[in-house]
Amino acid sequence: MSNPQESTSGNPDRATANPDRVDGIELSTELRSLIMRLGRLLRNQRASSDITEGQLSPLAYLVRNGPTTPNKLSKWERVSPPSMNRTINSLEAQGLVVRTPDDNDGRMVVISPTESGRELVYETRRRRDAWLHHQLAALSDAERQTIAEANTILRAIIEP
Amino acid sequence: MSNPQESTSGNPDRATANPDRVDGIELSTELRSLIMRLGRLLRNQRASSDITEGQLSPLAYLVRNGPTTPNKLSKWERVSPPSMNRTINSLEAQGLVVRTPDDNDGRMVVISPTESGRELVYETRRRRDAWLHHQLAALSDAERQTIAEANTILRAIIEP
DNA sequence: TATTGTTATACTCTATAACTATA
DNA sequence: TATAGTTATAGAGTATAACAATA
Repeated sequence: MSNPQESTSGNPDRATANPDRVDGIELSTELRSLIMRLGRLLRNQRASSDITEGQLSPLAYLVRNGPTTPNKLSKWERVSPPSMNRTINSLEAQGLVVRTPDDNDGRMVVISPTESGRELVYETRRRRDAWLHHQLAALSDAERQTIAEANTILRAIIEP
Repeated sequence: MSNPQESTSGNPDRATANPDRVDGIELSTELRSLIMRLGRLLRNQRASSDITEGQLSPLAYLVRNGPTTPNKLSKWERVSPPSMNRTINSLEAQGLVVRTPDDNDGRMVVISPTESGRELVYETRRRRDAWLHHQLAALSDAERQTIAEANTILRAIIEP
């Protein structure tokens, strides 16, 4: 798992004040490279008829967390409001979400998934995750546990 | 860290044959969402004068691993050969890499970083990683260790 | 005929700036 | 004046298809 040559407790990097070197790697640099490449791989992991990852992701958020505003969605997904607006337009045109004006505040709208949107999330996610699921299944329980914990830590970091 | 409500050893998900539920989360789905959002955050983490993440990443590879072919680069970065070719064109136009014909095989070219390219990687990486570095520094040793291990596991999975 | 690199073309994602409507 | 949403516009990233040169 970790590099046995450098992961000893005697590793000076662990003892000194450089938290970016762990087990002999520059953690922030390595992590940046991993995220970029893994992200491309996951985005490419879809049939041409599927909706794109950028559309599936906010739709899945709506299905899981319930209706919310465009602003909340853009913050969650870490894109600009106009970018999210375009994504919502696309989802709406496909009949996967609906816009509803807010009764209390006339400036706001609420985005909700349609039944069709809900179904698409379940179906697509199942097929889309097949590759990653397969990779994870090949790992040990301990390795999956490590990834789950890293996921939790990193999600806390990027919480909007 | 993990959800205490579901992370007990008695959790049926852990004992049964569904490796995609760990500590009560759908690991592949959660991971996909994390990768997308964290990737956007990292890509946005740059001054407007910096080169883009898509350019920095292969340039950094060349600096770390030495000259290689466009094909190798595209496989490593998980982009198509034409996409990588465009990136190389851009880097070459900026004087950050050079193309050299291969002596043995006339079809091949080798991409090498220039001295200017090397310097840019070091400078940019230092500034670019500042945010992530800062976040990691706020974690405990154990948490950084977990992330480093997850990094190693996932890199092995996407190895081209 | 297969492989490596490249060009042509089209489409998605993304941001910044500007505009509209409401608070 | 501030906020939420949207439209306008432009640029970067990406892929597939087609082409050229060499093995």
